[in-house]
Amino acid sequence: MQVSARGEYAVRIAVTLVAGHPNTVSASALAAEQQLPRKFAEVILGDLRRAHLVESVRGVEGGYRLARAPGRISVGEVLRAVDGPLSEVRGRRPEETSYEGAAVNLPRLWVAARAAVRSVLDEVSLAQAASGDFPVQVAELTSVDDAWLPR
Amino acid sequence: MQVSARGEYAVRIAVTLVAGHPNTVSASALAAEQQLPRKFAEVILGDLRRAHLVESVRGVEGGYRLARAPGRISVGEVLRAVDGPLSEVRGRRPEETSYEGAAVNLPRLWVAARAAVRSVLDEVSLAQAASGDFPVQVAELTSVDDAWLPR
DNA sequence: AGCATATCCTATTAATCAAGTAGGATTCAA
DNA sequence: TTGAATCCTACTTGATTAATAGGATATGCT
Repeated sequence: MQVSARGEYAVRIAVTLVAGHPNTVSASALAAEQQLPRKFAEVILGDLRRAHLVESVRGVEGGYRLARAPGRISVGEVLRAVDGPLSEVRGRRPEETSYEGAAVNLPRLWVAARAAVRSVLDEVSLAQAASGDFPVQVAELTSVDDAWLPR
Repeated sequence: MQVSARGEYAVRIAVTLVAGHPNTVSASALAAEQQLPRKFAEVILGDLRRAHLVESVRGVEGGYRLARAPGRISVGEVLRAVDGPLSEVRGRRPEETSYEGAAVNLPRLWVAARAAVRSVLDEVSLAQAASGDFPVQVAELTSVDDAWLPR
C-alpha cells in the first residue's frame, strides 16, 4: 500500500475540510494549515472536485467544502480520486491478473490483499479520520504493538 | 497496495521454485515457465539471493533453489526483497509520519492499513500461494463476491 | 585440458511518472 | 472596479521502472 505525496496531501486537506464543514475554506488557508505548497494543493483540490468529493465556490469569499457529510465520504474515495485504484499488480487490477503453471492461484491472493486494504480505507470516514474515532475492527489493528514495528 | 512488475515476477518465480524444491532450477527455465525476460529474471533472482530467500549454484547443472522450506517463506518477504517496505506514505513508513491540526490521527490510520496488508501477505507462505490452500482468514476475504469487483 | 552451461557483475537506456512551479485567465462579492 | 479567489494550460526537474548489453567467473562432464 503505497500512498504518494498527492494521496497524503489529499487526505490531509480532506480532514481539514471536515473541521470547517459546511463552510468553504480557501486553498491558501488549507495549504497554510497543513503546510503544503499552495499551487500543488490547488491541483489536488481540482482532482477532488472532478471526483465530486468537494465543491468549489469562485471569487472573493470563495473556497472549497466537502460535497457530502464528513461521515459519508471514505478515506479510500479520497485516495482513489488523486492516485488511481487502491491496489494494482503490475498496472492491472487484481481480478484482471492471470497466470499459468505454479502461479495460477496468485489472482486470489491479490484480491485478498486488496480486500484487506479496503477493509480499512473504505471503512473509515473523513469524520472518523479527523476525530480518531475509528471503527472497532480498524482500531484493533493498531492496538497490537507489533503493528507499529517496521519489518 | 501497488505491486510492481519486479514484485509480481518475484512471486511468480518463487512459487515456481516451490514446485521444483529442493532441486535447483535455472534462470532460463524459470523465465520460460513463467514467460518472463530471462535477464530481468536474473536481476530479480539476485535480489532474492541477497535477501537470503534463495540460494544459487553456479556452473553447469546450476540454478536456484529456495533457502528455506516453502512453508517457511512468506509472500511478504519476497515482495520486500525486491520492492522495499510493503507500505509507505509519501516515502516514509507509517509509524514515522506525523501531522498537525486536523490530521493528527492519520498515523494510526496508516498503521492500520499496513497491518491489514500484512495480515494477508505475511500470513501466506509460498507453499500456500502455490497450492492455493490459503489460511481461513485470507480465504474468507476472497469468498465475498464484492472482493472481486473493481471500485 | 577444453567446452558447454550456468551464475554474476557493471553499465546503459528509453520511457514514464512524480512533484512540483509558472503565469495568467476567469469569476464573483463588496 | 478592485481584490481575492478558483481554474486552466503548460513546463520543468529529478527519480524510478523495466528492462537490455556484454562479458567475467564458476562448475561439471568428457
